[in-house]
Amino acid sequence: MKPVPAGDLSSAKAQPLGVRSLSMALRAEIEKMILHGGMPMGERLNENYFAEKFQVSRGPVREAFRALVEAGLVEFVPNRGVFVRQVSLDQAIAAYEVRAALFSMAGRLAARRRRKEEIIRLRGLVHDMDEAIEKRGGEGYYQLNLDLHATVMEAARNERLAATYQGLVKELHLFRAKNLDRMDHARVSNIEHAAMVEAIVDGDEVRAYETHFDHVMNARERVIEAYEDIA
Amino acid sequence: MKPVPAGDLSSAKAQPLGVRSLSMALRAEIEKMILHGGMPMGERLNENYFAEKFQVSRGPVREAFRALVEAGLVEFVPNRGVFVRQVSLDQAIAAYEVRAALFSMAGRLAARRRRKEEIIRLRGLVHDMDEAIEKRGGEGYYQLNLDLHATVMEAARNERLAATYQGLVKELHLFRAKNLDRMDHARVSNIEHAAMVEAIVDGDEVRAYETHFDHVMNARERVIEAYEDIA
DNA sequence: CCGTATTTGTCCGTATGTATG
DNA sequence: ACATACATACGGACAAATACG
Repeated sequence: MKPVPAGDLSSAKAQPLGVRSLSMALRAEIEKMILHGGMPMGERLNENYFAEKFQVSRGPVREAFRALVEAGLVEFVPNRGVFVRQVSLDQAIAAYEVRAALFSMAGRLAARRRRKEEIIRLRGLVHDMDEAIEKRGGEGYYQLNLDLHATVMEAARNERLAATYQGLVKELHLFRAKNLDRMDHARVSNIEHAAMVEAIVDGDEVRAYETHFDHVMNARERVIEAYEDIA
Repeated sequence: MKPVPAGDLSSAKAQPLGVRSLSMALRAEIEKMILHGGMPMGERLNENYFAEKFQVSRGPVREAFRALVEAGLVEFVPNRGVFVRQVSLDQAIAAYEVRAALFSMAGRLAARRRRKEEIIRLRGLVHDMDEAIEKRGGEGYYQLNLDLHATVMEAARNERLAATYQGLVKELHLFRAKNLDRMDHARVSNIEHAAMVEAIVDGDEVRAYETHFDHVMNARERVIEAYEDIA
């Protein structure tokens, strides 16, 4: 057996608000390891390994695995164990379409429910992204992009929608094309952002829907193209 | 302790296709009990009860519970147990909006990817629903309605979308307003169906989106109205 | 093809926490 | 407020299945 580096659950346990059971803490920790690239795709997750790593028994580990199965981050094979899920191109395309459905709805609802502070913030983010592209060679663009999407979701004021969207984004992290989603299209992408934000600002639901829909579906197209370049 | 009626896992175990572990069989069985109304809302799910009922130990039961937590069918409170989830009106409204996002996308994709057999089937279903309303007092309408929605989902040819939609529909079964969704609106509802189907038939993506979106959002409105009538 | 090591599947005992009288 | 009953939480042991030499 390979030596097991010690894990740390203290951060999860120290949560003052919302008591978390051991298996929930484990679920969060293992999820982080998977998403932050600790585990290669297709890798089997060994129960004993995690039990030793976090100094717990296998019971809570197995419970954490079940939750991750349901979340779609790992696959389960009876009597074999759980494996980090491999996401094929076809599955990624399908996921992008679901994402388009959710995000375009978020844009539409945001146009209906937006508040002044959010309008200011959205416009500021688009402006900052422009500057990041033009003046800083893309430095900080990635985080600003995440912030923009998060702000649209907030403005939609639908927690269920946000949670579903968030779960899907996590799943898409298992798709290896992150690197391919590069800065090349940042300029055109931010033009789309501007159109999205102005539609929200105007409270134009239909235009908000269309611009947000196109934004995600264009990303979907880029993923496909990137893969065809490889093949 | 109350006497425990014997449960039956044989049907789950007998599945020839797709070997299911004990906890997965339990998950399916408990899910059926919850959705088919066996458990009152808010009821605590006792580990020992299910362990005895299905003649297994508590380990697999706990694992099944974890999966149901992630699926949103039960709530989990540390050191207290899991409870059949209560869905408030606000949560149901939010869920309907997510449903509108998913279903309108299904309509849009169906317009893009439809096949001849599906067109025939969709038109047939609308016709049958008309007959069910006019000639049989609504007899069979409910099932035909489910079939129509399922057929649209099939025509969209996106399994991820269908799975997400299906999970959401299960969750909405926990909302007690099923009875309120009565036959009163069947006529207007089926007019909407006809518009949806014709948009798909024409391959008109935008109109398919709009008609499907409106269909679900109108259902959302009816739910709200039904509740305001009570209050 | 067989035997062995490893891993998963299940069960049960005990400790801890929660509700109740 | 305290004691008691009960349920969950976790650990550990054994059985079964799988992988490997």
